[in-house]
Amino acid sequence: MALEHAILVSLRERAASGSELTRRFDKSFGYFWSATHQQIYRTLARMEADGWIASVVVPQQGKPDTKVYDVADRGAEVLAAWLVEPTPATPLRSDLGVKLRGASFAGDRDAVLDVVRGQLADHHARLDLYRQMCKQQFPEPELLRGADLDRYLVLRGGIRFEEGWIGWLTEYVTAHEMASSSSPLPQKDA
Amino acid sequence: MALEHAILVSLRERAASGSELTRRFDKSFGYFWSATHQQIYRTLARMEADGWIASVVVPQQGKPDTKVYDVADRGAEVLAAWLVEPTPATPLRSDLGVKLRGASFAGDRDAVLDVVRGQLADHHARLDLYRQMCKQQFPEPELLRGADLDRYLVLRGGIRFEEGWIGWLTEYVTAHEMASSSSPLPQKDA
DNA sequence: CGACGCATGTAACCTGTTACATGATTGG
DNA sequence: CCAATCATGTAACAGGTTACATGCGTCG
Repeated sequence: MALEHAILVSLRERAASGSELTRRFDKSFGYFWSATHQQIYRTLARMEADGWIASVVVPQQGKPDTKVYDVADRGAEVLAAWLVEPTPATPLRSDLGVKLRGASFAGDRDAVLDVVRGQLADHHARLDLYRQMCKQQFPEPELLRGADLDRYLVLRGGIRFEEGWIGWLTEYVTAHEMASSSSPLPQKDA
Repeated sequence: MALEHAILVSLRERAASGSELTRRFDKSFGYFWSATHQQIYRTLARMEADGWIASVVVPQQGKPDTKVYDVADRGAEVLAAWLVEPTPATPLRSDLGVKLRGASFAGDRDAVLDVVRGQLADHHARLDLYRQMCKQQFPEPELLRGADLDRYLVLRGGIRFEEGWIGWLTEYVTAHEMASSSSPLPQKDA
């Protein structure tokens, strides 16, 4: 499991409440790990019961109180040990991949291409966002060290993955456009 | 859910038994979808109960009988409808991303770099395998059409993702090597 | 006060993972 | 006949998803 460890990393960067963590997992952490607030609250409760983290109730201006969590010694140990464990490569799991492979079994192949074009638009939008964040938050990457360098490099990974998706899906769409316009296999199209 | 649909795609390519499907999900389907035999048998049973697929028991030479499944009309309809549904972009979820981001909270940063180098080796190995498969199975990609073109393009996606991982992890490792060798921020290293 | 938003949860369900179980068939 | 292998499962559990619930605080 890694949600617990992702939470530990985020809390070590800065103590936070459940809802603040939820926001983080929707933003920066989101390029490589996503989680809903229900997962987060459930996991926070277990982690506190296990003594990995500790909470303090903090009153807020204009909002209900929050429970702010911070990493306990036990949690820091657990995290440090986990970080140096070998990680098995995560197998990719993509709905879209299944659709690309199965496209010829849809009644209408063009409809599948539209699905692909929709995803292309999503990935373009996210790529633009990441690039903008990168420029704003890290104007001079060559000066970065330590945790800041890590945050930068992980954002770079998000950018690279979006570029990868766009490259792949573009290749898919153009290959099919070319295959349907020209027909060098006349015995099949007649 | 998509395991059912992945199975439908695979069965439409060719009818198969549970164990044959398991082998496929370990190989070609594996670049974008993985599944264990338990998942597959469980799902096959439900799909047959729902009338999406039908099975015939086939005796084999030198091995126990197998139950060979094929797609029923209902299954073909379900698949065709699913293929043209818009797909939400799958959020990435990577243990390694969490480790890269949290590397400064390990006692020993070099130990985390070793984890990254281990993954790099895995991705290099898989990239080599995919490239070899691509060359063998699709020597003349520009002639491909229909389902064969899809199989080729999905394999291309697998190759692109491996290249993406290698590019990212290499950037990560070299950036940290440079950051630790030179020290343009002397106030931090003294 | 009543509607709304925010922070924190609970509950039910589904998927995926891990470990174990059964019967059939060959090879020694 | 016994061990090994293959094909097909069962059972128990952990993690993720979806829908709903509660209590507090502000704003109108």
